[in-house]
Amino acid sequence: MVMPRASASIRNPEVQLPILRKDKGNYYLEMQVNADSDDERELAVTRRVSLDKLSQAEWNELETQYNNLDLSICNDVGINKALENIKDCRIRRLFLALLTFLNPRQVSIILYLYREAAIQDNGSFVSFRSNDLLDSLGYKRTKDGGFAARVRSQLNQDLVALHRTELVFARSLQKGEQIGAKVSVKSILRIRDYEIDKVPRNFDLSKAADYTYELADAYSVALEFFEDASKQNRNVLFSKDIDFKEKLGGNAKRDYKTKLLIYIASRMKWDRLKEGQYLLISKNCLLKNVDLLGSNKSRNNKILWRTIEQLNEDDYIIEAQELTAKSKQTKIQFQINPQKIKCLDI
DNA sequence: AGTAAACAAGGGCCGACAGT
DNA sequence: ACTGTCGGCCCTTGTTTACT
Repeated sequence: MVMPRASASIRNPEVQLPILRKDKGNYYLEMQVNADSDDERELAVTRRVSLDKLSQAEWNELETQYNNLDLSICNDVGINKALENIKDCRIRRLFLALLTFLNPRQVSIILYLYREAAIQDNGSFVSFRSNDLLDSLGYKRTKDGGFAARVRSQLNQDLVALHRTELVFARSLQKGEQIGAKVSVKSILRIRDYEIDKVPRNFDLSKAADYTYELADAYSVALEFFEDASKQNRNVLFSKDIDFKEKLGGNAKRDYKTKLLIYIASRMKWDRLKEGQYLLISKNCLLKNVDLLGSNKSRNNKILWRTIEQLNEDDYIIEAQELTAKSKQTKIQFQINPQKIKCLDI
């Protein structure tokens, strides 16, 4: 339920640009995703990286770099271009990780880990080998049987981003007569340990993520949003044959299909969708959550339907149709295939 | 005026390769 | 195993043009 919000891109009007914040001696680099006033489902989420290990000098340096940044041009010239003036590799990677948080590759990694959790049956704890994950993501091996350093590096950066980016969000809580709020601070996952094969290199997790192209060979992680299906939880289950391969030669920057799938799953949970019921979502809501925010409306619409069609071909959606009520906003009605995704109703 | 297609430019990612 | 560079490929996107 948190993922669609936490992964909102910089084009989304509810997303604020990253800021540096000092809070009682703690330093944060953070990005706020505001709530949508029209829809109580859409909670506000702050994603942030704690920078508590920074010295005063490093903080000053970061502030200087930040003040020289013009992040508002990200949408015009691309995020990489907007950041290329930052000479310090670490600061550049920090901003990049925050700006592109939960990019398609990272979402694929999460889906892989949750599937592994189901297979390994060890609660929220998952162990995996880096190369297995890279295989599952569909990357090609090099001639000598390994993976390109670039790809390896990317994986460690993604894992560390999922590990050290905290998500802060509030949920209302019934406290007797009053309605209070419960604020959660969670990461998508926490890296508990990692292994290096053969000669123990001098490998440091965050240093590698910030400065080098290194990757550990095996990791153990705890999934912080994991909820045990055997306990009284309302889970949305995906079938195990879910495909999260990077598309060949495709643009890994955008992946409308996975975004739509994740959003539909989150709505199934919010709406407590029972088997046989229709899922009803307004079209504007879909367009926003799939990140179709371009200026050409008809094109956005076309891409949305193309994407729905793809999920239909993959059997996630049995049928979808547009409902246009007079003087009301257009909605799309989905019939979901319970063989592929279903909401456990406990 | 509103919508849909055609055009053109540019971004980001993978893979290959050479070098350390 | 890591670093750095380059080309190719596909996709997105603002803009322009055509259509109803």
